[in-house]
Amino acid sequence: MKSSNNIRAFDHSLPMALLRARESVMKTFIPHLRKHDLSPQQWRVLRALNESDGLEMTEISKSCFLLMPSLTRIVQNLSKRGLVLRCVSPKDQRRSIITLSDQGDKLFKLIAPESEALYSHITDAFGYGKMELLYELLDELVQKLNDSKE
Amino acid sequence: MKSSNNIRAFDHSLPMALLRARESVMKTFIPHLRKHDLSPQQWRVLRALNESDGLEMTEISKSCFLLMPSLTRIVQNLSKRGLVLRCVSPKDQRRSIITLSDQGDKLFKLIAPESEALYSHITDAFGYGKMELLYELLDELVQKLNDSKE
DNA sequence: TTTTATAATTTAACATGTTAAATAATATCT
DNA sequence: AGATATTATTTAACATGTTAAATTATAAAA
Repeated sequence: MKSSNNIRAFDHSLPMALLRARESVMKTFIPHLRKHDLSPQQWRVLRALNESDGLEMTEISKSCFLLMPSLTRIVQNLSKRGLVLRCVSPKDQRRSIITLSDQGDKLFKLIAPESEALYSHITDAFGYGKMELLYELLDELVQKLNDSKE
Repeated sequence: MKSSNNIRAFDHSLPMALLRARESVMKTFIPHLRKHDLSPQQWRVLRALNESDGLEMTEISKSCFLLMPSLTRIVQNLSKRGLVLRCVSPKDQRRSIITLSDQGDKLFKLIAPESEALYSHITDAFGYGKMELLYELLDELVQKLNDSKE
């Protein structure tokens, strides 16, 4: 019997299948980002900031799936390198507001097109329809798991 | 326009969708494993060892998707706790062979059924057919990405 | 055989993941 | 207003991820 019939064989555990897929995809992007000394997490933060004009730490944390302690270190690093700016929120001094600096914006605009090209390559290799189907399945899985928890 | 039509919106990046799905699934297992003071990675190693009678570090590394430095630390930890045994390979003294100890085997047999039950719960919530489809898509994605690299 | 190359594993160094505790500012309650 | 609770964020401590370098043993080549 082939392992494909045994959905629960060790090499078909769901977390590992998701991990494996993610690693494969990341392998495409990581060398590209490394050229600019960016980790995938740092790039996620820059992307999130690019789509807004100022985000609080908690907002970034949620949209980038980063826990606050990781995000604290990442933003400190990006700030030290002059890629982002942080200022205290005037309405609530506990909050800080993070924005892309001019330099960060320039770097984003440099990297984004190459990044898009790599993504298109993946979509082409896999097929657009399958890509959409995969997104739907993943979203539905998350939703069902969250539902079944309440 | 809904974001579901824009496959490339920030909140629909493929690595993040895979990460999000993985986190959701893991959230089911982690509290269960933590009761036995096991991390997901440690559990992966125990599962791999359970399916064989002795594996070399490199073999575990591949089957568990753990890099060697991480695996070194994990096996050291499991060994210290008496859950695994390691001995030098008689054929090649660079290699070591890891096996489940009696205690490790006992722990595995204790955890495995609960783990299976949790997994069944996920399969039920998501649907068996969709689960199989998801596995197929993930495998195909990995395969296509590896192909397009050679 | 003795040098050289290759292979398995560990160590080192640092970024990130993760949980709990600490800090500081705002909100709520009496 | 003053005590208490809540919220946003950071710090601490340790496990894991990740790349490069070090170590040790085997294999290959001279």
